[in-house]
Amino acid sequence: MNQTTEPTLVDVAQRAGVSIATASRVLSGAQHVSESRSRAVRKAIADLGYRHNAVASALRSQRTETVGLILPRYTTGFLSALIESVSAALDDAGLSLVLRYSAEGDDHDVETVESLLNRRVDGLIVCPPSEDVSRDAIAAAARVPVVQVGRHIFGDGTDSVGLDDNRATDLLVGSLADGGARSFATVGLSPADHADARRIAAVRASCDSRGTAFVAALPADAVLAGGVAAANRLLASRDPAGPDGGAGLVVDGRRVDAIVCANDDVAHGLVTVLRLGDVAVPDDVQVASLLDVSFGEGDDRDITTLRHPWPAMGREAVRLLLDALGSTGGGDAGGARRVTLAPRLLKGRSSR
Amino acid sequence: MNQTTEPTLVDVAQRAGVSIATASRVLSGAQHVSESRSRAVRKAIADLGYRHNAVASALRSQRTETVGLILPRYTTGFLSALIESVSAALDDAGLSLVLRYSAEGDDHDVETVESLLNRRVDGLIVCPPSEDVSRDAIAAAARVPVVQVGRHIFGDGTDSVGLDDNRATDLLVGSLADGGARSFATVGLSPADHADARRIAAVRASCDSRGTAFVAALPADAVLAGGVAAANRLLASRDPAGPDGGAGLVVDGRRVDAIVCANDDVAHGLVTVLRLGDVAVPDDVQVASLLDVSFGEGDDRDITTLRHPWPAMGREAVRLLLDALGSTGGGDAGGARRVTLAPRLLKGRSSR
DNA sequence: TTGAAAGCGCTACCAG
DNA sequence: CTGGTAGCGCTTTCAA
Repeated sequence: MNQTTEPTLVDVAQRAGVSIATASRVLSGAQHVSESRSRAVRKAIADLGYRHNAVASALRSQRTETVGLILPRYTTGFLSALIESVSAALDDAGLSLVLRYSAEGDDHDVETVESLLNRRVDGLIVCPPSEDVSRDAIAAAARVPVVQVGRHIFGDGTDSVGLDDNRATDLLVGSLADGGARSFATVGLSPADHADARRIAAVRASCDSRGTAFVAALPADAVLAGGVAAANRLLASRDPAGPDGGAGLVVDGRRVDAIVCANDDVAHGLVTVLRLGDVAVPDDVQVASLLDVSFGEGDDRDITTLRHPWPAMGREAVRLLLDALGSTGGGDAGGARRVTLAPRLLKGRSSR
Repeated sequence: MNQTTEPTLVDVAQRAGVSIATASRVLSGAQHVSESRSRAVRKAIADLGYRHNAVASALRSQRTETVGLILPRYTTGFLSALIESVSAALDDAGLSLVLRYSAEGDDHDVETVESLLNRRVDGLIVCPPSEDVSRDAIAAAARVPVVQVGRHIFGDGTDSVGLDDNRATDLLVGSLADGGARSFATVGLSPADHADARRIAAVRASCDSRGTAFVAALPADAVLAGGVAAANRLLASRDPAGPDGGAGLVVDGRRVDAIVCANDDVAHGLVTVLRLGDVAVPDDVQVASLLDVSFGEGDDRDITTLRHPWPAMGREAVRLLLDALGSTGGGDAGGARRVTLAPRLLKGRSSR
């Protein structure tokens, strides 16, 4: 086994019969180097099995070609999608991704940033974990361009790419309304939860603006079993003396012909049980979901849903960062840019 | 805005009135440094807002304190779990994680490794994407310790941590048998698929070794709707003249009292519909799943399932790597170690 | 177009 | 316990 040290540019230059400066020029794109020497250098590189040393290069050029990505500690699918898209976009730009999860508590978060800065990352992409953590601390500590990405964006000192949940919700409600829905309910959103309350409000607002009724926010666990349970309750409260002979759903004595679920799991459980209970979906009642959980699946969908654009968000975040890196090379000159993307409506067989 | 360059060790040393060598010693753990000078240095560091330069340090010490992680391009939950656990374990060891996804094709895969080696990572953790890709190429190209982690492990030149699927399957079948099951079927596993065929074989082998019957591998899409469809077919083929008055399930004229599903989604759909069809689960038929998809959920489970230990696998992979880094500092001395972990059986209300 | 040389910031060796 | 100093491997002026 060859235990000698790795070949360096000196070795390459020597072997090619050129100066180390010339060898370096060839590596960095062969500008202003004669074809003959360039060829000689490339041959030497191949012969020696030379490998460029990114560490030495970084020390000298003060650029590590590296970006730090800070994520919250969720083990959910969408994070995978975000990581992968960020990674791909960075790859295209020839940058490496250093990953770090933010620990609990603000202090640790600052520490996380510090350690990335010690590594001399050229930039930072931060996915805000919660509304409690102060992003300002991060922005203050960072001496490099920072881009925030995610559902909640804080402060306005940094570039960011966010999600327009409300617009998407409106899209969903509009689609159901276009399909003939006049009265809505939600299933699986809890008014007690801060984020859920906002979603309920968004649905209600959409209903109001369209002149359709919002009947109720029905509680349920945000999983398949929750949808099943909710469906059973709905089936039990059907009114045989109702206008359509009991085919329709009734809540609090009011007809409901459209149901917005917290996510696909809930919707799946709901739809499955409703159909078994002889409620036709989407004919008697339309069902849709606010949150797609099936990443990368085909377009032949059962449940109408909103697909959150995490891949696009990752790409956008990298684009903003590259932009910042290119223009100033290290500061936050100019105003912060904010990119907002909206989930995409995927129509399935659960709505018209 | 302070546009001067970042303070260096020279600045720190100067300000503390010590040599740069002493300042460096303080940074690296204050060994053999008098308390007074140590304090002075730490004060200078704080005053100046000095940040250790990991790049320069790495160049000089020939250790980047960095590990490369290569992943396949799946956007599934388990990868999140793996990444997070690897990240946490590396964090504890003070190492940074450089993430990279393997591109399509073997050549690109080698390129991926090369770029990580250019970055001078101290070690490599590789999650094999498919059985087609030659891990040997990676092992050959790598001049640093490599650990493989995942479902499929290739070659035996490197340390690895794998998954004992068969043992786990046997555990699951055994649990159902202990609950009184005498005849099994699978739902959602396709004999045409290579990996699925192996799983079916494992179930069958377990049945054989226990003297219980394996009746059939029922096809179904490996999603909720597949389970629903399978359940409807099963309900339709019930035999009212059967031994238990039609309460039991029958396939090809043979009673089935235990069903092993491809995953939780299928099982959920199956159980939900069976119960609505007045088949008692687990009393008339027990149901279990080979693959848990709900990471990090509570223990009050509906479906009995196998939880794959991705977090533990990540930890183990890092442990092996640290070990290799510690002992030789760069080679594959000694035989390759292989750690095998088994999924954990999570009992739910769908089995006895 | 080319080469010589000066460092990037740090660690580690050696002498005191 | 401390300080001087020689590089780690590369990029980048500056002259030629």
